[in-house]
Amino acid sequence: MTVFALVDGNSFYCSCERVFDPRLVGRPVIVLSNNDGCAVARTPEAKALGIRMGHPFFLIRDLCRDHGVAVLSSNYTLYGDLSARMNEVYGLFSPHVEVYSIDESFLDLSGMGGRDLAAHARELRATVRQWTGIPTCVGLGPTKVLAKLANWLAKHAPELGGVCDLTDPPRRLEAMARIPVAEVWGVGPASVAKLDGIGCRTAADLAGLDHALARRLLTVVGERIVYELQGLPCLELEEVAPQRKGCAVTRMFSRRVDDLPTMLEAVAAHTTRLAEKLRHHGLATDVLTVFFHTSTHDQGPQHGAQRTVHLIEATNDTLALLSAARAAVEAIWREGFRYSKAGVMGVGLIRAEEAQRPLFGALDRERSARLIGALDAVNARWGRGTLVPAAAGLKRPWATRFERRSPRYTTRLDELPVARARG
DNA sequence: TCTGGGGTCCTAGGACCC
DNA sequence: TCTGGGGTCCTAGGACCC
Repeated sequence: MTVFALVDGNSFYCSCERVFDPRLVGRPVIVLSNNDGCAVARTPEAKALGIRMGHPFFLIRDLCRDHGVAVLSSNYTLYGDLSARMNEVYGLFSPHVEVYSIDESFLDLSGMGGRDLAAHARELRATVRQWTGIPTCVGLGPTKVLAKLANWLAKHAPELGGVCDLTDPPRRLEAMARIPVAEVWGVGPASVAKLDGIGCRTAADLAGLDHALARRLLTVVGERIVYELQGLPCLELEEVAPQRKGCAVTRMFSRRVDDLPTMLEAVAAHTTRLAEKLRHHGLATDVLTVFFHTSTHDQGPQHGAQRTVHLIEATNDTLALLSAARAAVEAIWREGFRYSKAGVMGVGLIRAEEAQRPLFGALDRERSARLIGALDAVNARWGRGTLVPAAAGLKRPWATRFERRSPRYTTRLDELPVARARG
């Protein structure tokens, strides 16, 4: 029988912070999104104070102060590194691992030959905890959707000790009757509303839904979920991530932007970063979309603009992408608005070495390779942002805030934790 | 009165995920 | 004053083709 395990880190970003700062243990902790905008990770102590996922920080600033909540900016460098270490541990417990997100992985535990899978999962948990310091939960099920559901139960029923096994059908049905349908993986608010209309409220209700009705109501995606809930796998383990189709860099400004030079600078900075990401993945794009818009939270006139430009050949050359992005911004710029966000996206990505040459007007690839190679080498040696195109600006008053970021303990020599011994 | 059939490709928008 | 970022997949509709 097929058995999937879903392992994820509890309050993952907060747990990462606690690994390196034990003073945070036992205290409510939250980690904020980019720009210190809203809470994206909360420990149970913080949830108990009523802090929700996505809660805007300026609305809970006083609450956090009054209750001694530790508030941190997100430190993706640190979280990414700990995530990689956790996945190395998973590899010791299954030869087949799919890294699903920064804090979740699916493991294929099929064919473990009569081993006690729950015991195996408990051992995995204990090992991850000991070797990385991160607490996890594990859900076991015959399909991915059921493994996710088991993981949800493992999180919400403390008596299970962090491991929930839903491979046994009778036990599964009984448990599913107590789980709200909104907790099923792939069922979002719009689907919940539709399902509620036909009296479908629990995971068990959804598992019993007629396939044709599920398809009509929720498209093939919903029909697949019904099969998966019934224990019939439709989703496979994806050990090798398929080539990504798009790549984007989008940011809220730390303050509103209302003049063209600043917008040009910000978009240039995003484009520079996009080019770095493309090169890191060995990808190139010949379609670039640039957008910026005002905030619906603001009073005053609203406006959003977007322009897609086609390049003569697919590339990840910073300068080529910069000139395309600049032209796009100038073409769609409109005065008189206070813009809150801008972004650049490449779509329809291809592998850089497979980019076709155009008949006319081709880029000088050799020259580009030498220049960009030198750029990347400097930034690899001295840190990202050491050498930037002038168009991307130096002072960057619009740039994202990270006012409460913890040190990048595991990836920056100059930010290593310091231990002092008295003697 | 009556106006074919069957494709492909692209785009925009919706929904969902972490 | 202050409300995240980056993905995936599906569908519908229009343009275009023979």
